[in-house]
Amino acid sequence: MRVKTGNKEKDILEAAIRVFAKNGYHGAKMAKIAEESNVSIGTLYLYYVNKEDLLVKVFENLWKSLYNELEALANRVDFSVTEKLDHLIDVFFDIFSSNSDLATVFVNEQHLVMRNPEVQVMYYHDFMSKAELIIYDGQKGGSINPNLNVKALRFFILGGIRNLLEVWALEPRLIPLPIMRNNIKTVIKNGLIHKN
Amino acid sequence: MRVKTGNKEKDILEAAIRVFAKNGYHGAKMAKIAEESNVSIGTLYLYYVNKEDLLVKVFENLWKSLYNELEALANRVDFSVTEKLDHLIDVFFDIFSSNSDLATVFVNEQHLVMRNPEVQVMYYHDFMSKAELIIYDGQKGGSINPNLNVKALRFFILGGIRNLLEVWALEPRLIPLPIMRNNIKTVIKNGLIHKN
DNA sequence: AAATTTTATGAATCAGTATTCAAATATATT
DNA sequence: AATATATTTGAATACTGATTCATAAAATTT
Repeated sequence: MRVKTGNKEKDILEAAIRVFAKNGYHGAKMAKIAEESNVSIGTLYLYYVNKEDLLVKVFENLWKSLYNELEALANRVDFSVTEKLDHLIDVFFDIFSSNSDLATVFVNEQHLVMRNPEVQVMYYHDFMSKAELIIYDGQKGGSINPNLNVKALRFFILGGIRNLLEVWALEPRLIPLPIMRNNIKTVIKNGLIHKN
Repeated sequence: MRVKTGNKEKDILEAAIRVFAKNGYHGAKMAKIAEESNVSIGTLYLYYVNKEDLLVKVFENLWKSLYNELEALANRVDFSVTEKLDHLIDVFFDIFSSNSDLATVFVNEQHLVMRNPEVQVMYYHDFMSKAELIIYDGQKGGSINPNLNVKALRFFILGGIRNLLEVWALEPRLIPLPIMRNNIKTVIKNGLIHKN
């Protein structure tokens, strides 16, 4: 019996994220992913069934992490709804700030995964439901405007975050991450219009 | 001398939008675009240099329209900054509400165009500068919180709109367009947090 | 140290599709 | 109605790159 050395599965996935980020999913070549992960092309197919599987696994890992963080957050009884939303923004920024390539892939390729009805990204819908629940609680508790549509809000906020992350991944210097984070929080908390 | 009949250039571009929306840029086949526009494959190449050119032209037209609308809006002296932002949201929704395929392409494929340094989409940057100028004026005039970063705001808001349009293009029934429009306006005007 | 089993390799295969271009067709001109 | 010119066609081409699989290498067992 021979035993696997290193962690090729992980190496390959991390290389895939880098290559997907740099070239886009369709521009990414399996040969390049193999090279980046110091593995032969054939080995890619020992750990992942094909190129699409690599992309799906990237998103599964991501949404699983995001969901776990959100779940821990949602259960905190010592946080108000406002604080939960505040920390939810941190969850996103924390995950992506340590991996800008992941942010790029997230922003640009998510629709490829979502468009395909054959693949169900686990944890994605769980994440969304739980995020909506927080907003809904806020409306019941009176801290969030009850006239706003929960789903619309959720998409709007996540879309805004997504776009900012894209900008940051493309040009990290243009708007520093902490600035983005604070701006989003301010907009969500106080709204765009300044009232004295 | 023979004269061109119909408007193949337009027919082709409209077919391309439909096919790009349905299959994504990379999933879209030139043969399908030819079929949809009632033209032979060869004819596509008489009007557009290649597949990428089709995509670029879609975005050039789009940003040109958006820019023209915004310019007219920005020049209105009878509108306050707040009203201008309000109408800016209408500009987006008006253009896309009559063409959901265009919304889908806009949301999903913009990064392909932006990633390529060889193509400069005309009017895109003009649009963005002008949009930032409105926000900036609002800050100078005191109606917008001066602590907010103009670029960050611009990306956040457009990202939110983009995401909502994506949802609408995928599932038009989930959140009706007027609801989306009003929600965005409320969030921008009053902020997420409800104050009595 | 030979045999066995698992893991890894990468050249060759194969399928898909954007693009080309020689030929055909339609309109206009003489 | 013959000629000239512009427009259109779509089968054939050319290329790219994902995937396969016969072979090799490494670890483990006997």
